[in-house]
Amino acid sequence: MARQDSPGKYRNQLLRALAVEDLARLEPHLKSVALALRTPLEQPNRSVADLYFLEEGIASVVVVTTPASKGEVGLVGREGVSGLCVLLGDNRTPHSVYMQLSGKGFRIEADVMRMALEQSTSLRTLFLRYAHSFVLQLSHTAAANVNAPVERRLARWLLMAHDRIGNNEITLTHEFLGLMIGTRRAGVTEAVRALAKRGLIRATRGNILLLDRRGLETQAGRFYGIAEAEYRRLIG
Amino acid sequence: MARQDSPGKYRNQLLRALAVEDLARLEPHLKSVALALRTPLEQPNRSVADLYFLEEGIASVVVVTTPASKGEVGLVGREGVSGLCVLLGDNRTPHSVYMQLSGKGFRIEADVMRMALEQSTSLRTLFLRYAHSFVLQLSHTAAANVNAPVERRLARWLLMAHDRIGNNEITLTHEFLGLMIGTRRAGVTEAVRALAKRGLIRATRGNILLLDRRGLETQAGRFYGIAEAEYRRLIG
DNA sequence: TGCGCTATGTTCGGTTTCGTACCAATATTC
DNA sequence: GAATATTGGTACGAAACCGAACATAGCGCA
Repeated sequence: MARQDSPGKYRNQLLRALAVEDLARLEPHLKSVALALRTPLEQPNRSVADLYFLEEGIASVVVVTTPASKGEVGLVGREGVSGLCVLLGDNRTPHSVYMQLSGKGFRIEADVMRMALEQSTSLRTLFLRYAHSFVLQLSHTAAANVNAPVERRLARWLLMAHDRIGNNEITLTHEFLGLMIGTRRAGVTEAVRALAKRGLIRATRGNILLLDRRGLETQAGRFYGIAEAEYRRLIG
Repeated sequence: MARQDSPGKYRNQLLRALAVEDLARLEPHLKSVALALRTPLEQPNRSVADLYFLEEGIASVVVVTTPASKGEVGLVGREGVSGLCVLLGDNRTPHSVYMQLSGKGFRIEADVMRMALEQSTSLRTLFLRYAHSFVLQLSHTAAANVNAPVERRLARWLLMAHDRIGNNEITLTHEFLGLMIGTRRAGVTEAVRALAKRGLIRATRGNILLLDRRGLETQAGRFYGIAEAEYRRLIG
């Protein structure tokens, strides 16, 4: 799963996949930033000023229906970039996007990105492919949300998180996992313990350690894998 | 809701929104086609040969996990076009897309569309905006699927269908509605009857008549409306 | 060390939804 | 118009999940 074949200086898969001249276009504008837990990358209905190429950590794309109720619908990690709306030529979105696992990455101004997308066909191609892979992520989340029971959704989420951080350790409370997979905190606790009992993960306070990826994939079933294979075909 | 302000010859909102010179680019290649129930517009993992601008009817975007299990994740009607993957520079998708309500529309070759997207910035802008609105549709479906009970999801689906066909009458069996909103047939029957009892719809065999849009919007809550408002901002 | 905070484990009754089955009503076919 | 197929209505126990509450455990800090 690890893609260490082309060393490069970036861990972000999009930056690594860029053609040399496209990278040269963006590189002068990339600003290294630390991204603490809960840092907002996009706020609902506000103009998106910057995009973030994550190197570590995970950002959640969250649908805010009422100020009280929210639900995660997408993940962004080192496989991608925030600011999907900018890639699609818009400057805002009703979603909220914020760091769910702290990490770091590179910030780039939305305007710079817009200009690059206009000027380079190859760069545009890559980022639109990423947009496509994100669409697949969303659609499989939609399918899983209505067809997969909590335990299966949890397995899927853990696998997706693992792909995006490349680390077996996921530091999150059950409370937040509940937001991610759309269930209440106690439901997460039960599902976590069920997976742990089968030896797929080990759970300690605020922390989940992945022990058996294959087992988790079996658990997640076909809700995990299709979108991921497409990502590899398109970008990886 | 009706956008009859600019008469034009098309009912498809994207064709209507196109700049004159962009429409001129596509128009010679549009072939009028009747689209019968169940006509496939895209098949899983097969190259997409044509895109369809719908004038009437609705197509479902369906995630196929196993040959047995499938679930709808998106709708396309006269507000949009099929072949999202082509708009995003790819030529295939793991999804299945087919007509759920028969209708008609215009077919255009994917290659023609690709060329037009490359050549015209304004045309590309419009279609990427549509892609963005589709992303919002998907994300709100994902949120609704895990947070909204059956009755609410049904109300949402009916509203979305209504927007896309501009006709109060929706011709679908409960069996298929079940596929749409991710529940079993009997569950649909119960939800349909509940909405009918409150005077929001009238149901006859194979047919649902919308009586009270406002009431349905209340029923659907915030799961309906956000994506739709964005569509209007972007395109409508 | 011990206090207090946060996170986890567990339970309970109640609701939703499921799977399934069976019957009734409405088309369709002959 | 009778026979057949399709669709809709309803019921049932079982399972999943909910909201809420409360007890326990890990952790930071005074």
